[in-house]
Amino acid sequence: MDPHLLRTYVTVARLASFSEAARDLGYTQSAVSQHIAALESDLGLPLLTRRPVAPTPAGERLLEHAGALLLRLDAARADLDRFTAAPRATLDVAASPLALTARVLAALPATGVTLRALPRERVPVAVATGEADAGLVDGIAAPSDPLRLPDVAPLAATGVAEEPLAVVLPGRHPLARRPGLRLDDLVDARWLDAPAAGIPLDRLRAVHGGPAGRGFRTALRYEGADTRTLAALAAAGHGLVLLPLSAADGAPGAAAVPLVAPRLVHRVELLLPAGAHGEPPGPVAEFTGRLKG
Amino acid sequence: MDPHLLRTYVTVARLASFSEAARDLGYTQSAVSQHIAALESDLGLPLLTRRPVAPTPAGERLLEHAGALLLRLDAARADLDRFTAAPRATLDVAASPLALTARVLAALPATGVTLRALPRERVPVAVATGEADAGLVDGIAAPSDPLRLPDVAPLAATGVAEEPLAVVLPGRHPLARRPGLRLDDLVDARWLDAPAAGIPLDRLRAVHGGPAGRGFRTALRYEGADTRTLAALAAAGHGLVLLPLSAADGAPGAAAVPLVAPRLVHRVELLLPAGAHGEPPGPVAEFTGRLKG
DNA sequence: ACTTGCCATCACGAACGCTTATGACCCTCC
DNA sequence: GGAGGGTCATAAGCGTTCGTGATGGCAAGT
Repeated sequence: MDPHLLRTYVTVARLASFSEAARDLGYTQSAVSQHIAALESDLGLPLLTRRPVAPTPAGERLLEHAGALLLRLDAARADLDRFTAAPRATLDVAASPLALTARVLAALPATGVTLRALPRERVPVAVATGEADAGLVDGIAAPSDPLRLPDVAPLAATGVAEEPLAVVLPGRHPLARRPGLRLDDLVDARWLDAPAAGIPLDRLRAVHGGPAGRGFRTALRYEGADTRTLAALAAAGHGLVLLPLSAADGAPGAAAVPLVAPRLVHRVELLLPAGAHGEPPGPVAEFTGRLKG
Repeated sequence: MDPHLLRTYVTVARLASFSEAARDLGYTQSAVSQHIAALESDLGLPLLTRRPVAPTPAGERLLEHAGALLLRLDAARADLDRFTAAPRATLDVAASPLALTARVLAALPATGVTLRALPRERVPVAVATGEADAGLVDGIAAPSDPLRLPDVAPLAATGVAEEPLAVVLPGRHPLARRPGLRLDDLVDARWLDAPAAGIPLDRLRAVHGGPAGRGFRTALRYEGADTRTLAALAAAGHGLVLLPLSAADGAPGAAAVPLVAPRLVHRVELLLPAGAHGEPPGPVAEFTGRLKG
């Protein structure tokens, strides 16, 4: 189970072709074929069907492991490289869209900043592999509870903001006048599914523990990342959305009603490579100092 | 960053000696020396000081990564091996001591069971690497919240029990007559530190979010795994302990008062290798079926 | 000063891993 | 139906790598 073999295995699986993988990796097709053969003989079972090239059930499992493994390997290398690398003059921040609160933006240095919007699950990866110097992730959790992040590598997480959640619904909706809403009031509602711009419904169910068996029924699915569009969709009656209160407010024709039960908050956390305490002054230290202080 | 090199690196670091590591791994001392040299030249920095042999700061970081990496590698191999392995006739269960509730014990098959008590953090490892067929971990969490487990590998966790927590204190303690205790009532108390037999105090602080800055002051530290001894220590006035209510009750001379705030429960989860759905009937299926059903 | 144990280095042989070349097979197109 | 282009598998050759064994430098103990 050499990482090289795993690397070629995942690219073969991704491209569904030995020859394409070979081109992609700068190997010969023959080498790729031998790599796969070596893996299969080592593990004692077939990992891929040929013609068409697709992972077997065992191969699917291996893909999961290999992905995590290679990620971790990259993270380790990036982490060790930080010991020798020259102090950076610029700041590279990876952030999930809803993590960019006003306070966060205000803390950014004036120059030399690259801000990269990524889906939530990619943010820890970007920080771990050194693609970003710092990360900002948002999510929902019980008040003052840390977020549940996949631990791809030892990362230090610090909470930087918490605010209430709000349900966005059309202004004329019967529930729009309520001062607060309970999730149980909304079991029969239709929801907008917006994994990028909004809060994914499955996260909510995971944190809430939810009414078992009864999932969230989704109406429209929105794949963009723009929160205002999402609020507008909710206002137009295409379904309900859950947003942090500040993002939910002020959409024309929409009402934002705070969620009062279950007791959950929208939380933003700062992610840094762990063990980078004694950092020399620089853009990263400037940013994190202003955020925490 | 070949896994072989990492393996020899961690054993060298563990044994603090090149030659001993060589003996341990079945290599020559020369080979070990070359392995370390290869790693250091690859990463571009020294990992070990010689004479005495000890990891440098960078080496310490690498140790963390390497441990996780090798673990994950073993987990992957064990996981893939499950596809080919013959169905097992016996059942190997790894469990943290407080996870063994009466209900769990009742669900164990009558014969062919090996039950291994391990510290909490080792249970997921044992399941992931295939040393155990199933695992049982306990911990504290908010009601119906899953435990926060280190994800060494894709494991499926199912809650099997939840019960209130109780503070164990001497029968003559001024607070012993109370019907319930708040953790805030006890900020000034002395605690027993019992990582194996009791609930580690740092976990409590992590879940509670706790009175920041003010840690738990510990009196005596108990390194054994016996809960009754622990309760006896508490009864003798050596400090307070937190235990699941059922384990706390019935100790002579001790009072067990339920913890009412923060709202936390003692939770036990069953851990299985993920993706092992379509298992053939056997001791494992028998056990898990009885536990869940 | 001599021995002892440690790690580093050198030189050599075996094994590994990649390439080139070729074969077997399956589609498509004429 | 047969030629052609595509796929992956297999065989042979060859350079590199990786292990061993031997030797050297160095520090600590006697």
